[in-house]
Amino acid sequence: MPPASPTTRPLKDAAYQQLARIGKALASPKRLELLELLCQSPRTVEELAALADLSVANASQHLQVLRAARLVEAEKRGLHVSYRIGHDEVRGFVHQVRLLAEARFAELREVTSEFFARRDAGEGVGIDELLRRVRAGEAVLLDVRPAEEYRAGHIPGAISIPLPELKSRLGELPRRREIVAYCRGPFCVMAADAVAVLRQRGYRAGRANAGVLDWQARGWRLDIDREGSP
Amino acid sequence: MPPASPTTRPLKDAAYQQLARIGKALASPKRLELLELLCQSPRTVEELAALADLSVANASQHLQVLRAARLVEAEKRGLHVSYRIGHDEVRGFVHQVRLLAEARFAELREVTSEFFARRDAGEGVGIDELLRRVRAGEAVLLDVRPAEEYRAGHIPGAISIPLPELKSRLGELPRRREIVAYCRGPFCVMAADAVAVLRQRGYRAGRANAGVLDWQARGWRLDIDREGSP
DNA sequence: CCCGTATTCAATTAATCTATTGAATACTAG
DNA sequence: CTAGTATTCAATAGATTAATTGAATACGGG
Repeated sequence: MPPASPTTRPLKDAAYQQLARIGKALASPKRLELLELLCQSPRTVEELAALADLSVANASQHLQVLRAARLVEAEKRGLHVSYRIGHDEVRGFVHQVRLLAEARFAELREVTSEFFARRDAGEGVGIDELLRRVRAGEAVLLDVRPAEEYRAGHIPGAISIPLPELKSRLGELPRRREIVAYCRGPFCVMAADAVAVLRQRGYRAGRANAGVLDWQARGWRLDIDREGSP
Repeated sequence: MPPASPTTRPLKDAAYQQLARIGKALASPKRLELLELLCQSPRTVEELAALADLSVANASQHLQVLRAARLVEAEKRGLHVSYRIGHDEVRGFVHQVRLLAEARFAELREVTSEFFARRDAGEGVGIDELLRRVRAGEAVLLDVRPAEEYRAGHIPGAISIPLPELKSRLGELPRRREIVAYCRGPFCVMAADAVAVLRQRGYRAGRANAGVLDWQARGWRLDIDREGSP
């Protein structure tokens, strides 16, 4: 049974081949990890390789695949090449891939909830509850990601103390109020680690199971620290 | 340089491997074509194979990949297996893949606009303009997709005349008013073919470069013909 | 102008994916 | 129960992709 219009096939083949470029870029776990990292802030190849546990050459190749799919862009700055997410629509798209996977794969929900249950922190605070508590003044919001990620975009009102510096900078946090820590997102453990540290020292602390992407996807603005100020 | 918390890696690897299931499912042009077809209406394997120009066995395998990624669902009905899109969130996601590709790939825009330019119909009417004209009573909306796709969901107010029947059913169309034809979407040629037929017989006709997915993505409702009525 | 560093390129191997073919299964009609 | 049909399974060959390694390129600092 031939298709209705035979001359249609070349168009469809060409068009869907273009669409598949996006799919192919998303087909590797490591590339998805790199993409989510780049949703937090621009990074050099070397940083990305370390963060995603890849060799530099391998990271470079993955990044070039992402760039060929126009999901990220590269810019040479002096000695380093800085990669960043291509456009905010890509950020939203990456977020939606995660949401879709969480909605449809019980395996994913199990893997993460079991991991966090085994550690300490149970479910974590959702993004809406987070907003409510901060608005109501019930909690202080703590951003434990690396400083450059905070600078590139953080939830308004959040304090920045990167996880490795937390123990030495406890003085900056209020003693009595509840602290809600957040990090890159649901697959990131930094907020849970921060909560463990804080509770051990007698703080009231909880973790958010959401990150800046969830915040942004609600249509809410992030605060950005303009670079270049000393 | 080891990552901050070594016990983090297994969680991340497992989580991103789950996300990559979605990417892998989208990595093949043929699977994307099948997905878009299933966004129009449920279909049997045989129908899908014919529509996407695949062998039945090959189509079956692709469909099983899509099912493993939970993007489509299968149901056995008598002699046939009927595949359908998994959930409306999947429909929205597929649409967004197309939008992202159109936004980012000049190649894709070129391929489609050149194809239609070479045929007749230029750019086509966008989804917003479409709504305006129909609302204003300036145009009659014509759905030229197969009847089962019309039944599964069509733009409210549209008349259904599948393309192969168009020549013999011209009497159902008004002589003087403008007719806007739509089909599956921007990679589908049926609306352009319909416009050619109509113009040749003296009708005023234009084509929409959008389909039911674009309509639905705006948050607007589709009309559904309940099945089972004789 | 040369050196050290960051990144990319090129080549290899192992692994995965696609399309094809023919057979097996599951169901309906008679 | 049998015959016929729709779908899936299994096996294969060809193509594509990922990770590894070592070399090449490009840039800034001295």
